[in-house]
Amino acid sequence: MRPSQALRLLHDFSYVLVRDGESDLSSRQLTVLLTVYLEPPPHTVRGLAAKLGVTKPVITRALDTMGRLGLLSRRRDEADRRNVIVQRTVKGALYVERLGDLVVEKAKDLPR
Amino acid sequence: MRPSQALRLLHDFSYVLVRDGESDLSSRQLTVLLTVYLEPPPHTVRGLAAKLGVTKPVITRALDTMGRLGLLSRRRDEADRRNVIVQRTVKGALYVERLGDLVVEKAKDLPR
DNA sequence: GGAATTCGTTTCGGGGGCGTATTGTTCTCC
DNA sequence: GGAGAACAATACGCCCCCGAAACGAATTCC
Repeated sequence: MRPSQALRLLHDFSYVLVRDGESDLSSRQLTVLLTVYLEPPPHTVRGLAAKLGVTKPVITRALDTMGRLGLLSRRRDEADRRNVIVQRTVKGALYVERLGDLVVEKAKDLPR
Repeated sequence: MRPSQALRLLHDFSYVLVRDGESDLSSRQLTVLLTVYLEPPPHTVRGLAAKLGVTKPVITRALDTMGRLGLLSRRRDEADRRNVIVQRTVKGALYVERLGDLVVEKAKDLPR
């Protein structure tokens, strides 16, 4: 892929999200979401914070927001009740799937 | 490109931006930036608002913020002084170029 | 030349994110 | 079992974004 194609892809992708009003996630939130759905579990607040290089409140707040949106859920780790395990949801899986399909679709339309 | 590869690309891309602390742009701001750098000029506040399906204050604020960051600049249209022409900057061009290169780099590393 | 339109900006009240510091709970270690 | 550590959540003050509405400047239309 050439840089010009990459930029076109990036533009077309973000354009559709903005145009359809689905751009409510910040890049940090999006990264948390994708990490949870792509990387092997379990995912904890501390683990996500360390992986993304951000503070823990950032993760807590991202989980609050995306939990409210139904894209992710939380569960206490019964083995160590200090931990919170971040879990996927059906709605979140559909959302992530749609993102992937959108990238594929826009990549297909790129000029050679 | 398969959906799984697209998601991996999306994750790796956003991850680097978050990790490097360069994720200060909202998706709307990013879309404005890419539109200005990829679509043929001239770009006006009204034109960008219509193209993105957002209100004009959104564009004004995006130009304020990205102008402060030096990624974009404004100029009065002397032919019709009601209009504001959005212009590219050297810093903005470098920033956009880096985004493209990052996508290319991450795409290269994708599993087949 | 005066009214109406167009354009970008500003104002307003409200919502959310940020980092730092603190809190409450749970666990570890001796 | 008590002190300290580890974990997630919360409190605080700050800043930015949001949409709707109002505003000032410039242009167009008759």
